[in-house]
Amino acid sequence: MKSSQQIVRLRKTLLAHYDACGRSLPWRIRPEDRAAGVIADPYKVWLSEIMCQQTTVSAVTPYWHKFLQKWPCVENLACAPRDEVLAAWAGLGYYARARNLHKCAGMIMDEFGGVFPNTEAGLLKLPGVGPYTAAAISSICYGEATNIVDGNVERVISRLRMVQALLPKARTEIRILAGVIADPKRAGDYGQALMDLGSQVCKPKNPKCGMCPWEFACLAGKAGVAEDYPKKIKKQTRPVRYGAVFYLENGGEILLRRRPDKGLLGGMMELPGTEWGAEREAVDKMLAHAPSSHNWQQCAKEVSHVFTHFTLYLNVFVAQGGDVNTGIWASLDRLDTYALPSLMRKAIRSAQSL
DNA sequence: TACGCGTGGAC
DNA sequence: TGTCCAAGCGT
Repeated sequence: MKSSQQIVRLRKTLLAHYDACGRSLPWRIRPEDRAAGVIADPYKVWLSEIMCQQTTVSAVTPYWHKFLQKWPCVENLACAPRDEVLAAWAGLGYYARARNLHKCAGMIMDEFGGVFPNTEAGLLKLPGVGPYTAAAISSICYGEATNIVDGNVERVISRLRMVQALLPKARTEIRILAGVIADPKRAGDYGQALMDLGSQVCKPKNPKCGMCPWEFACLAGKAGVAEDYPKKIKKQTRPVRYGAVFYLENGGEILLRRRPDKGLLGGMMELPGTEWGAEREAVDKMLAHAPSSHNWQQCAKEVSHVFTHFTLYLNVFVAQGGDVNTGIWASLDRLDTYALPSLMRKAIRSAQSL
């Protein structure tokens, strides 16, 4: 089969598959609504794309609804206090996304008159919006003929063409291969169809090659080695770190503090605690960092938490008392309004079960 | 280019 | 207390 003919067939079969069994997502305009004239709202699409970065649809969905209920348009979000946005994001992870989300909303209001840029190049200048997100928003909302490449697309294309180079070095090659096939006429549908194919059919493990619309062309599939692609550099083992936090309760309030704006969990709240180091410290050494000299009780079991690049074990110490002025006393009845990451919520639960 | 950056689910 | 992974971005 000639290459140009194959590309036509790849486009046709993928879009036919999408039209027949495209999945429904909360932020996706359904075909019947589109036929009735409904247009994708860039604010809603932007919000969904930022949340979906490295995050599963099932994790994103409740947050997406919550954000839209609290802040129905970009102006509402821009006017909200940043800490309120961080608190609403708490639990979703990768908190730089929330900081950039709020910053971006402010830019849209201050520099763009409340209207999102309508080109890939314009979107790319926004904080938190990279090559994937710019391509996705511009094609989905404005029909621009972009080349959407996310992790799903990388997997599908690397299998289709049996790309031998290892990720992440193979990115440039995969991007070029994907761009040749991308359909400029239905750019948004094509991109979403390809991502759906990756997430539902061409999965990392146990790909369903038998029901893939691209089975006729897939080199790795035909060779029976789809699961071996994409080739990747093997990851190093995750280091371990240890630390301690202090849960000080007084009159229905607990002592919190805010983390520095940059770096891990930047701008989020936390229980006061020690630095996190490579070695387990003795109890008296940990207690030297306590916010007070109360009679601390140690939880029997450490709280464990897995970050992207290390695993953390936290000792949790509990005490009662209010003679501390450095920090923020947070009401236990309204902890959900604080920007507490999952790690700290785990530690709080552990302290409360003591 | 390579690394830092969360979390929870599937296996 | 294992491994891998998810609609990536910023530095």
